[in-house]
Amino acid sequence: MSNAYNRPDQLSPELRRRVLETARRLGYPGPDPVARSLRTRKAGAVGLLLTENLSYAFRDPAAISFLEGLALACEDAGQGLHLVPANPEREDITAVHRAGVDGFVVYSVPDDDPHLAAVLERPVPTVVADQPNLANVDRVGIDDRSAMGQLADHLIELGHRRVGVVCMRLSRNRNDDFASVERQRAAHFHVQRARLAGLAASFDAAKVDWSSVPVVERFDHTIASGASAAAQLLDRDPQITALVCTSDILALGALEEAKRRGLRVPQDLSVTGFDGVPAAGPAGLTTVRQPMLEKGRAAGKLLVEGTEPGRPRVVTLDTELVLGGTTAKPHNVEERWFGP
Amino acid sequence: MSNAYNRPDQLSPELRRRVLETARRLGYPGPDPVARSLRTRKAGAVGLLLTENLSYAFRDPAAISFLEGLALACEDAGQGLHLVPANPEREDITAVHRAGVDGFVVYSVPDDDPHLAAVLERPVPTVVADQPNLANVDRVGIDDRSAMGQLADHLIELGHRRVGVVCMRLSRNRNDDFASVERQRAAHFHVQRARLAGLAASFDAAKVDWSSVPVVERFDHTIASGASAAAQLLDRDPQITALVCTSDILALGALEEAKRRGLRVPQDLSVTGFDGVPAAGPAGLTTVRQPMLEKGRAAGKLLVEGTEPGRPRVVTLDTELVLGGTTAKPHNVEERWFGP
DNA sequence: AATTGGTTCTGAAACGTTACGGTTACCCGA
DNA sequence: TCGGGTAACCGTAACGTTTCAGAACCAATT
Repeated sequence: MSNAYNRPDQLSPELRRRVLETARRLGYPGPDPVARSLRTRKAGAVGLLLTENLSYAFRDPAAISFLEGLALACEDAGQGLHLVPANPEREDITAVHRAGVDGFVVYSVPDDDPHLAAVLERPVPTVVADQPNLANVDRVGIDDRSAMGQLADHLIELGHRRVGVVCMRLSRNRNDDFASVERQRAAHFHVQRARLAGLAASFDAAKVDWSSVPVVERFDHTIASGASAAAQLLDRDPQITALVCTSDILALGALEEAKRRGLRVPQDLSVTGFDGVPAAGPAGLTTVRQPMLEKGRAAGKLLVEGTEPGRPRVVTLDTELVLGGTTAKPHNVEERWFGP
Repeated sequence: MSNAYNRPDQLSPELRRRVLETARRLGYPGPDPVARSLRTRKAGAVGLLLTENLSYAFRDPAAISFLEGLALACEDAGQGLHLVPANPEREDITAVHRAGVDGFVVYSVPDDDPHLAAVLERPVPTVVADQPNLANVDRVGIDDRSAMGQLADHLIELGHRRVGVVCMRLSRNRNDDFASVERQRAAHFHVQRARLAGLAASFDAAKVDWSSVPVVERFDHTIASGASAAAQLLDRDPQITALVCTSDILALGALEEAKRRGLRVPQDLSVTGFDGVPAAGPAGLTTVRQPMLEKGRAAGKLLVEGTEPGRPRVVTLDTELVLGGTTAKPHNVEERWFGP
């Protein structure tokens, strides 16, 4: 009987000593955590689902910050953090079923992801981050739509009317090409859909027909992707005065491509990002800063604090428009003042 | 009977359908992963122990790379990655006991860490990284001593004789101050001890009495720590011509401090790092590049491939001396040629 | 001396699964 | 018609823990 380990007060010191002594003599390695979990119905760990190769979590600065916050919340609660290996390519859902956790945090997965469905079917609390309104699921995020709208308004005020957009993947199937308005509207990634919608609303309001604005999509979220997307846009329309990117990583790639072409930023081309990752500061990027660390921490807190069966709790964090040195008036704006 | 879920071949499609149907009707959420783990004696997850606040793993670039590699190995094997919350300040060992994992990777903990002891007592395979020779434990690392020796030789060749050293914490107790030779020798962090030993050997061989070389220790591994340590050294001896830092992070801090003082690098002061983190490239840092990602991947592979009970396996990875723009001859080296 | 109260100890049940062996049912050839 | 073999099905034990009820014990009170 291993009350000796957990309830030292329930038995006499003498017996405890004797039990522990014989246990050691018999080579007893201490209570088995899995059996304990089975009995107590507590795994002592929070599961994290992200629909990317696991290692992606350590490659994307925004994801890293989110994880840092989540880890903070977990260690405050004495919980482990169990990263679930959910390969996006394969629809192999078993990892979700195998994870012995007390709850899940789901970060930025498409709304039609089978892994997400599997998580929701499990009888454990779940918190989603950067995710659309899911019936009866706690959620933390930002107002992507209005934040991106603000950024668009900034560009519009500067005088930009001919812009190109670089966005992250919109769906689970790869499309490294232009994205039609229908595809934008049908995007399965809430964050991307909302940001594009914010842009569309602002530009439409400024009498720029959104359907004429080229939007290029990239499946991989890397600087190289941002660069190639920028190239694709500038090849299509060299008259573009601003590139709006839905993430800082993509924007950093766009900056690289601009440099390669000898385009001066912001004189010849304005570039904007989104997220406010550490590397955005040195680059002077105009972007929307969002509190990724707080987002992760909030998600973790929501989960470990336990969810009462009432209506789902929603945490919406503030964002901040950061005006850097990568945006300015387009150089042909004066001409336009005196134009026809 | 939930053979229906796992052994579709053992029963007729008809029965399977019927079982699954009633299961759904009864609201059966699928096999419980913890009970399954208990029965099969497999948790499907790898535990990671690092003796820092969990969130540290996402703040230190070197740790991030290690984790990325580890995550790669885990997802290849379809294993989860369970981050164990081991608070270094508190000796609370329970998290190690509660973790339902099939094995542990232990990364860069002091050799007297109670968490490490707890891991080794558990009857699961263990791989340590950046750790000293542990009897019968698989291990992956680099030759810190000779790599640092090479770096020291480079400085010595350039003519540096009066140097200062900034190192990471040497022990679990905080000492943000000079570290005596005894303290260096008794360091509980293998990596730091080996690097200092490498420096000592090289400088001693160059007839620079190691005990006269000031070594400043910092508990927190941050850029700010590196800066304040550099300041402490330069305050003590403004004649120092080179600062050797045992990590790139600390070296980046030293560069900041040099700039603050108006010291030109490398003309007035040489600075070296260790690790080869991404930020070292842009900074032009002279450093030792080590394959952190590979290290993590190797550790993961060793673990999931299973350890045969023979002698422990040891993987030693190669390092590369990277000569950047932060080292040069000390400006008084010519004088010395014609000196007494 | 018997009842009460409290403490320490012991035994058995339950957590939910999988592995395994036994039983039934069925089909085919003799 | 019967025997043998295979496929499908079913029941039970075991994984190692915790919990909880009750037994045993001792001391103190009536």
